[in-house]
Amino acid sequence: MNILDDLQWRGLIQESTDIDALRKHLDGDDRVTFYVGFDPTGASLHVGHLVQVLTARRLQRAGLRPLLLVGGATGQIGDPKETSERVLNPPEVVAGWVSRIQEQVRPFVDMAGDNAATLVNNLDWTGAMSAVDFLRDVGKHFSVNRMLARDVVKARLEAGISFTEFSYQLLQGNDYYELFTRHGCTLQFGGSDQWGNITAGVDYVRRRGAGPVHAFVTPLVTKADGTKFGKTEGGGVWLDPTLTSPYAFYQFWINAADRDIAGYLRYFSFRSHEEILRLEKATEERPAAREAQRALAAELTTLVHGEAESAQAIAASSALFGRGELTDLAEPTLAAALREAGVVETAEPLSVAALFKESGLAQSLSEARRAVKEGGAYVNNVRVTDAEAPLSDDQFLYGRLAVLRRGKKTIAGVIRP
RNA sequence: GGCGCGUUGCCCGAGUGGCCAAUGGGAGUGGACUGUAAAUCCAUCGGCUUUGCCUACGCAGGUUCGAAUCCUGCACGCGCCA
Repeated sequence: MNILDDLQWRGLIQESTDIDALRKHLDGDDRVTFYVGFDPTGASLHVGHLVQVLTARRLQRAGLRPLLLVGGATGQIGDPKETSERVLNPPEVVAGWVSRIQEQVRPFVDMAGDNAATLVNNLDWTGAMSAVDFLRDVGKHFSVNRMLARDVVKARLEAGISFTEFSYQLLQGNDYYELFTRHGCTLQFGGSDQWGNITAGVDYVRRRGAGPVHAFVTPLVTKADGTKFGKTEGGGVWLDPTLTSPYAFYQFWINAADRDIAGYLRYFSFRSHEEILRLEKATEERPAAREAQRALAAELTTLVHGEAESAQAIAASSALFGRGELTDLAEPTLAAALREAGVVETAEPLSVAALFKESGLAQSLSEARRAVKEGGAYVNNVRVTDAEAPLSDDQFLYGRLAVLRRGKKTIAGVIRP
């Protein structure tokens, strides 16, 4: 089975340019170079980007040569979104995000060998381009009529769109041409929201007399219940461990719905087709065992955060969600689990509400009080009734540890020195 | 440039002088049921030193005992005319 068959089996190809032509191209003798781009719109990528990162990894493992582009130029412009104009980020901020994201994607690919990956930045060829060059060399090949027909642009004609964002597509299109001429890149992929930009690039490369080049897009990861993928209690799920702890990352996958897990396995797992089919069957037959969720959570936490962090996240999860009594856990085990989940360390006799706020379990004191009022706040698995009372000495296990819980599955700890 | 209309809480969207921290839906949060799942039902959903106070209905001023609601100016968007 070749890589294209694998990607199709996994449902990773939603749309593509002529698939037979691409297949022939991949079957040819020459090593194919591909690129995928990430715009630095924040300090870290999130789980939604993981599909792209991992697809790049798959392609490299299949022998293709990856160019990972982090958009130092496009990130300063902003891809138009349907709702409203973006606020421009200062260039030095974007530059900082570029290097962070470059470091973030690097471990997912092999930087050595015959098909070593290369990190590229479109600021390198876009930054120095003059306005005249841009308008003559690039702009001449784009039809405003066609750009206006795009759904995003149509949506924005009502709300308003700046020339800056309108022009975004030209930069991305030009990236493909530059990577073709500089690196011989003949394949681009991205998320399905990039289809318009990507095909514009393919067309542009042809108009410049280069190519032919190919492209495909991966589907948007969805959830069966219609809510947005990659959101969890109070925020996104980031790849950066300082923004989303390995424990929280692991918990995110553990909590995947049964109806979604089969699709996630295909998108995200590097297990064999047989193993994936076996896990799908396990979910069907014994959903309560969550075998597929556990397998995927462990695999991805290891891949993203490493073996050691993954092992700790798993240990913490089984300690905190085990059926036994908290006091059955040895002090070091409990302390480590709480540290994974997030702790507030204090000697102050803070109220339960304050502890919930400090630990991040609640955003404000009001929210913490509300949680108590609604019966959703627990200390050591015992429901709290008084939000203002500080913890008593006997609530500290081993004299120094207390387990805070909000709802069924959000846990934090209190440690006093 | 002129005239008209619009700008409401995370999103959509009611509200035309006091009964408005503001109807309804979605998202979020909690409870019940479960399997750290889904569906369903119920509750909740600005903040705080929480029987009260503060901040909020594009921005800035004004009228009024009292304004999201009226007036003026400004910004932005939409439409028509030039």
